Amino acid sequence: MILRIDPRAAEPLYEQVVFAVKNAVAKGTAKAGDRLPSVRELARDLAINPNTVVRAYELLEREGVIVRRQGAGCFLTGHHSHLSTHERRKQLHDLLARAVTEAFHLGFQAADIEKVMAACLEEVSFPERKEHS
Amino acid sequence: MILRIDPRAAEPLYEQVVFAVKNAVAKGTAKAGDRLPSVRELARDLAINPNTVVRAYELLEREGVIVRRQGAGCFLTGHHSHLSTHERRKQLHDLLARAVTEAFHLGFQAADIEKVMAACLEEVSFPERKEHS
Amino acid sequence: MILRIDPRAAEPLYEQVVFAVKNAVAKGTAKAGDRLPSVRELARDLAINPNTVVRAYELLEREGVIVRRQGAGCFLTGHHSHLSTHERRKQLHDLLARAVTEAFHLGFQAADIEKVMAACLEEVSFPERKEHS
Amino acid sequence: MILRIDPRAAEPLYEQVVFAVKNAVAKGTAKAGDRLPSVRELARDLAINPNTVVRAYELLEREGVIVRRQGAGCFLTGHHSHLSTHERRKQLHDLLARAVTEAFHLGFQAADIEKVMAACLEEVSFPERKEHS
DNA sequence: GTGGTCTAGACCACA
DNA sequence: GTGGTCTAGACCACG
Repeated sequence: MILRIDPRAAEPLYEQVVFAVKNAVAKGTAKAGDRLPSVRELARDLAINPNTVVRAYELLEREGVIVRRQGAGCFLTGHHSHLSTHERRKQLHDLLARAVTEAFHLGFQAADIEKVMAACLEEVSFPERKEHS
Repeated sequence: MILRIDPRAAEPLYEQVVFAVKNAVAKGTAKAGDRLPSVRELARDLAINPNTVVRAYELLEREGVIVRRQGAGCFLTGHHSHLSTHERRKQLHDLLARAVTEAFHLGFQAADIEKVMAACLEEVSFPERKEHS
Repeated sequence: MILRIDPRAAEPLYEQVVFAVKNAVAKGTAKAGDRLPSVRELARDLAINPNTVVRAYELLEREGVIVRRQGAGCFLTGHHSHLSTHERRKQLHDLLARAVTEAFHLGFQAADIEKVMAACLEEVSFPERKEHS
Repeated sequence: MILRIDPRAAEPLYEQVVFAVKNAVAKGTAKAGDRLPSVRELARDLAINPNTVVRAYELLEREGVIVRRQGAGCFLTGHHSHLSTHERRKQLHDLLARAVTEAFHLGFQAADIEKVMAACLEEVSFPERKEHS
């Protein structure tokens, strides 16, 4: 798994690492069971402080994206959020409502937004779902 | 204009104020030329420090959403981003790609996301656009 | 004399008025002896507070650009700064050094700056000077 | 990097700090990648409040002159303005036109201004540019 | 009355 | 150690 961060971005490094991992999963370039780089390895590769990686992994574990097995390393769980359906729907709405408001202030129309949104959805490999027929 | 913030949320107070204003504009409850509450007034209403409001207003001015006029007050400009088209498109894509990744990890499918997205778009009053025919 | 200000600009209104008058003199659209609009008249024309005009006129009088004659109005003196030669040279250098630094950060080269500078100098009607021959 | 401000000047302290940094870059005494003094350190050196330094650094970051990285410090980017070419040219003209008008009222002739301008341009280390030949 | 600047000092987040 | 956020309170500039 290759992760990239931008040390010059305003976003904290640990958040960038968290998102990079989540993104790799969503894009399908990493999947359940895959082992993440060790803390020291990733810190060296990204040229950042090991503590920053530790913090990112802690967050990922708390969200259920990875599990840390003592001595063996960190592994992707393939699980999704363990929150209640209600809470998940609320977060989804907040997430999208915020994105829409920001897009509005960037000067886009609903049609522009839907088009780009569709493109973004294409890039994600959603888990298969039982279909009728 | 009525603005609400949640002092217990992790998001900084000034960012909540910034978003609340942007949201009011997107929702159409406030429009170009409208005057915002004065710094002191809003600080009193939200029970936060005036300097926190000042900071939010500074950010909004920086983004071109409002203008601050000494002795007169703060006013909505009705402008959108002044960034280049290329930069705006990039930001839109980043914005939506991130939202999609987060939604993926919340356990939603593409169809769910598109449905909620459509609902969010409905709530925003986009400027009218010349149509052919 | 026609003066224009931009109420939406960040620069204080009274400074804009001061500069507009100075600019009219420099451009040659107003000359020594000309009478300025009355405070009330200008305030009405610019749609600003009369106190703001009063303040601008006070500043202009302090700098020696205008004289206020009780009951008659304000008149352009045609005089320049009454500061010492040394102080004037210092101010000129500061003025230009600052402009150059800002131009540098706008991404311009020395040649660009000199070219635009020459154009700006063309627009100003400097007083005639005794020439040799 | 040594920065100096004048606490008795009319110009706000934070603006003086902003200009001092820009000037150091223009003069070539500081270059891309250099780290600025920490907020606390500069505040102590200049005998001003740390918040005033924070404000100056925020402005510099907004203009793209520096990046601030939490826990790491503030660094010069070496970038110039990110505005559109058109906007940059407009700002350059305004900048110089204003300087010329002020110089006019200080009582200088075009020749004086050009001479001092040339001297100011000499003091700035413009980035090298590919020459033909 | 409005916003603009500055100080003083607290506590948190980050590397 | 760094920067980020927030509070409290002062005084000035502006309309």
